[in-house]
Amino acid sequence: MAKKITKRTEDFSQWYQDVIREGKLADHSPVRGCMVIRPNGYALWENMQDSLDQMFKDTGHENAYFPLFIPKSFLSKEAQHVEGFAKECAVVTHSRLQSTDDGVEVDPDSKLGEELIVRPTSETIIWDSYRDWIQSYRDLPILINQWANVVRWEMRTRLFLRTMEFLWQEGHTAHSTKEEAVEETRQMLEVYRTFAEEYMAMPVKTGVKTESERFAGAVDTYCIETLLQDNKALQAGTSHFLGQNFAKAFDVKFQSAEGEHEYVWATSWGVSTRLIGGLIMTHSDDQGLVLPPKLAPNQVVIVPIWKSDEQQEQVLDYCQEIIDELDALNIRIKLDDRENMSPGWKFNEHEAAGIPLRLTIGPRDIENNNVELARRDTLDKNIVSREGIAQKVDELLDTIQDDLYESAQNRIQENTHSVDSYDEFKDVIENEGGFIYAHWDGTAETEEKIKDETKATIRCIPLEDGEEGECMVTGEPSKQKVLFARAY
RNA sequence: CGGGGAGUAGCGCAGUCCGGUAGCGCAUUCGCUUUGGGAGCGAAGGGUCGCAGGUUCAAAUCCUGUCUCCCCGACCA
Repeated sequence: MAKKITKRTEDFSQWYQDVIREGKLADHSPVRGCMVIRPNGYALWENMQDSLDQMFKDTGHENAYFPLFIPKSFLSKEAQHVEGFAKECAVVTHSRLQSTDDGVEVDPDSKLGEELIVRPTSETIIWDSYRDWIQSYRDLPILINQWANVVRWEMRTRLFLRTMEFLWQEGHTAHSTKEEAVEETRQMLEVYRTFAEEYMAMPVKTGVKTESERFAGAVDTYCIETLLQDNKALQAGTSHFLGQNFAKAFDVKFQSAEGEHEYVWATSWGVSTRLIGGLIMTHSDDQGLVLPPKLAPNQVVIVPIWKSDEQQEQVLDYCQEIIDELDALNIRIKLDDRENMSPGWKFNEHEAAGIPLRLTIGPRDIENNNVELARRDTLDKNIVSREGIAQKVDELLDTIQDDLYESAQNRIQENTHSVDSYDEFKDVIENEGGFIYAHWDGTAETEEKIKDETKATIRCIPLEDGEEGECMVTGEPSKQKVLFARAY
């Protein structure tokens, strides 16, 4: 039978789409740029949500929900912010349809008095509420997160990486001091780093964005950036220090202990279903999806093998005992006892779905009191004794999680370069790609020139101090090397 | 939004140039045989050819418009 997944070396972009299709993660929708997230993809997202949500709560945040629609006037209050989003907003202008001979049309009489914007992000509608909630320093901080969908009218889309509607979480906090808000911004950046590395097994670089890459309305935008298998960078999460910009725009003041009226300090931070795209392009291979055990909807699949009815009963009993033992350790397990498919077919299907570990159990194994373990990440198969199988599986899942991180880490390290001249920079970006550290003079002009000439952008300025030097383009002084890459 | 490619059964495709009864592989359903890396034989079901107009005795095929997808740009999480 023909291979259904294009090889990465042949056509990376086609491979990505094939992996999503074969892994049953998502379909295209009839609406341009939107996607249907299928049960496999949504279960993955739910696991990501659960882990993140717990981390948010552990750092003192609460969930709330604000409306999908934002009055148009709200978006014009913060100049930088509106400029950033104006070109990609969906606008609701009417409230009714009416029947016609061949369908329906918009009822012109239902034109809205004030048009509504489908949220591209919720800063404005949330800060409108915060104004009412905040009077005194005793009302602060406010630490709120919401899980929501947002819409940005993108020109060019890709499943998970950039869709017009996407799912995300957005945290919005209000503080009485600048220091506390900055600390919050950095804390959430660390939460994202921890989540990416420990749950997704996806190593990231952290840093602060340059002015041109900064979130509209932010004072500072911090980010986590990862490097994918095609050596392109992906911004995987952002955390913004918003200063007093939104407090001023929405007139949100509090009375301090000293009795002074001061503007509130703000942050916002978010990660989206884009993370799933990053996850796919970090670990998956030519057989399909590879998922880290901590997030995989199913961590283990059992494929039973039998010939006679008698064997079938025997094998399924043997499987059930093992399932009970794995259940006791809270391992997410699925038994694939479908009778109309051959074992080989199932192997391929579960590999394409990215299930981290497969147990194959047939008469031969029962005879010898064994189980066959097959790792999805390495495709290694091993026969192990049935005794203590749950412990072995549990440990092996941990090992797979660690190995995925390590192999991604090695790949990223091998593709992270440091250069001193622009010629060298151009050579690396053109022939190898990957992350490149280089000196930059700090001006938007130089950044733009580099982007025009090489398609590489500054992904972030590292937080830790680096060695001083000279800009690779202009020779002007540079405080430290910054991280460049071609990016999605 | 500009340039290029594509849309025919659930998936992958042929047929389109040159108009004339809509096909192939896989998948699906039923039966039997099978089952340790995408099983075999037999039978069956499934398509307003993306959508809307037009030309024609006749349109998957020609013309116009439109929607969606992919690639390359500009823009962006």
